[in-house]
Amino acid sequence: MKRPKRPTIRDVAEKAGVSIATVSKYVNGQQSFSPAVEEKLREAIENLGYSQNSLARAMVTGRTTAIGLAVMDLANPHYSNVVKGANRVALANGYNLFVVDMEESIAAVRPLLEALAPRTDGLIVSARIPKDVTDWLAELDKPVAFLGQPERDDVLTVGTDSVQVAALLARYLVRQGFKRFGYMGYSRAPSNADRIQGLMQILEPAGVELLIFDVDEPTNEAGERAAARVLLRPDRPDVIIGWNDLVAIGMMNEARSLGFKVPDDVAFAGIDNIPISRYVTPPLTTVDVCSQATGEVVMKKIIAMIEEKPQPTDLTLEPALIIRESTQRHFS
Amino acid sequence: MKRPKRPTIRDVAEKAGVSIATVSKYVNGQQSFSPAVEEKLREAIENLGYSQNSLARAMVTGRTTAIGLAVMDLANPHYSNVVKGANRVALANGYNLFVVDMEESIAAVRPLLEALAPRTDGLIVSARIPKDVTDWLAELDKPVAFLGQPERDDVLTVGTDSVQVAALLARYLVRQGFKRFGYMGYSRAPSNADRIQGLMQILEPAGVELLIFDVDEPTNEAGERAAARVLLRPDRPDVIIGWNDLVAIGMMNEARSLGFKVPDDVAFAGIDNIPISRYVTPPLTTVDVCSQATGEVVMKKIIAMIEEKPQPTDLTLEPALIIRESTQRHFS
DNA sequence: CTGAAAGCGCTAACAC
DNA sequence: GTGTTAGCGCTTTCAG
Repeated sequence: MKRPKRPTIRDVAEKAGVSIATVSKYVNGQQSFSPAVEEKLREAIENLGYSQNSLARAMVTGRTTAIGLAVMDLANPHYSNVVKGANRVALANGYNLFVVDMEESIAAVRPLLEALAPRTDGLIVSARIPKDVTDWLAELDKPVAFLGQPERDDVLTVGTDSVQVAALLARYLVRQGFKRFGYMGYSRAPSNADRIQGLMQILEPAGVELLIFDVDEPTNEAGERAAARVLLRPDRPDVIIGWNDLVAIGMMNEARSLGFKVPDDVAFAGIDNIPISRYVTPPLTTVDVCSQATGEVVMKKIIAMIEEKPQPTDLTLEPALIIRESTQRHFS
Repeated sequence: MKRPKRPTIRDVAEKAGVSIATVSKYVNGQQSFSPAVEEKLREAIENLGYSQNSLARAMVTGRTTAIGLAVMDLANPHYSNVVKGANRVALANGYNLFVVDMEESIAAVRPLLEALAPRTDGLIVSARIPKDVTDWLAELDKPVAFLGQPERDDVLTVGTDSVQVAALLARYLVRQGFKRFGYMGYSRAPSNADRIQGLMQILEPAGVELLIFDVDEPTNEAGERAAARVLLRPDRPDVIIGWNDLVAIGMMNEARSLGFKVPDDVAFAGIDNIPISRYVTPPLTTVDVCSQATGEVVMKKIIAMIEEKPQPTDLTLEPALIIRESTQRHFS
């Protein structure tokens, strides 16, 4: 495979018999031209198949019209939906969105972001990253927004309130009559503590006890592997909340394999409301954390920062309880 | 938020009392230095918080150490898994992977790729794009690889063979004793025709008829919406194959809502083997198309092209039948 | 309306 | 080992 050099602005200028400055202005549509020049430029560009080198352009203007989004794990539908929302808004505003996957690996995050940052006008980052990286981001001469627990510190963070999300779910489940709660958390995520706090807020006053467990990764498989630890205890909970829908689905599946009836022997609930949760059996009760809207909102905000416009207001994200059969127990 | 200019190589040079060339060589670790200089450089860089501007670097070297991957729809787990595989190999070889989502929208693809191309050393593109874009890609001075039906034309394309995939599934289903086949395809994808060909290859000789339907997007919801059209026919198929697992799961769900027993009244099979297919009820029979391996292989190949090394050989992708309960019918 | 010239931040010869 | 210099492809004053 040959590698013919791409034509540059200079090639176009020469072919059209004008100066490179004129070509530049023409390509950027910055002013009008004499019909003769315009025609020659059009033709030369067409012929050469010229297109701007956005790298060179970015270097001199300092603007890339691209935004970077680093997520923990693209295979997690919650994040794919955040990406979807963000992408749509970016495109609608003339920006490109470049996504990088951090592979749930905190260690490798820094080089990834260092590579991404100069290629973008702004960065959106999953909040769960180490302090030295956030410090580095703060020193960056670019707008940065985080995904996660909102309003923390003085940085822009977009997401639903974890305490509220957990409390919402707990309140409903207590009202349903569940008495022994299990929570399969993910302690590597900072908001795990907030979730527990939200649960306790409701469970403690209600006099309901909470058993806390942990998965080592927030996936179906991890939920499946961890389920037996909870289910085979003598004091088995009558409802188990998963760190997210994936974990809950994994646990629910394993419970059924072990011969438990869901929700009658044990009920399950998740968090996130990923699309597939409607399709599992029984359909999973969960809390909608507005994944796609999160992406939209964070993108709108970061674009406002980049363009130095006033921050859009009234973009709140209200988690919503999604009640499905996995917790519709018939207490006798 | 202030935007302090980032320190440049010149700032470092001045602060350390050396030339910019020395700084450049130092940051790129290209040679050794006198201890004095080394120490001063280290300190200056530390102090200023200097880091390379990869844009500027890329401009002069022509290398970005980044690879772009454009997929049709990141919310489709098949693609997220391709991304996963590709990302892992990229990282292992010192490349960054930037992903862009084309939103299943053929129209907007060109500008997306034009923005992505100059920022990368090579491009991986979902094959389902219009001719003028493939032509443009061919003229690009960068390696390009496609995702999809392998070995077509003279371009590098990685994927499982659609004809083979469909035939594999059909052969098994015929052997199971199914007599009336339905196929819910996605005609906007070029490989839909190959799939049909693969099915016919088996069904025709077996004297089994095939009813063909179509979804307008390859999603759960579309499968759900389309299911009734197939299920409520007088000549209802006894097994329905979905364009992919998402469509099959959607259809299966709707079938159960309509009161059909799966697989006894009607069986379902998908294609892709996305992770969630194990977790639906009944678990979905499908064909594993090696999503993650596809990402790995295509990345290995494109890296070989970029580095002008010999193409790795023996990287074939063998689709595998995954038999689960959704087709385990007990014929009486 | 068009062009000349000065860089953006960096690397790559080539000298010393 | 270290420094000088000439650009990479482009935009942007500033003249004309």
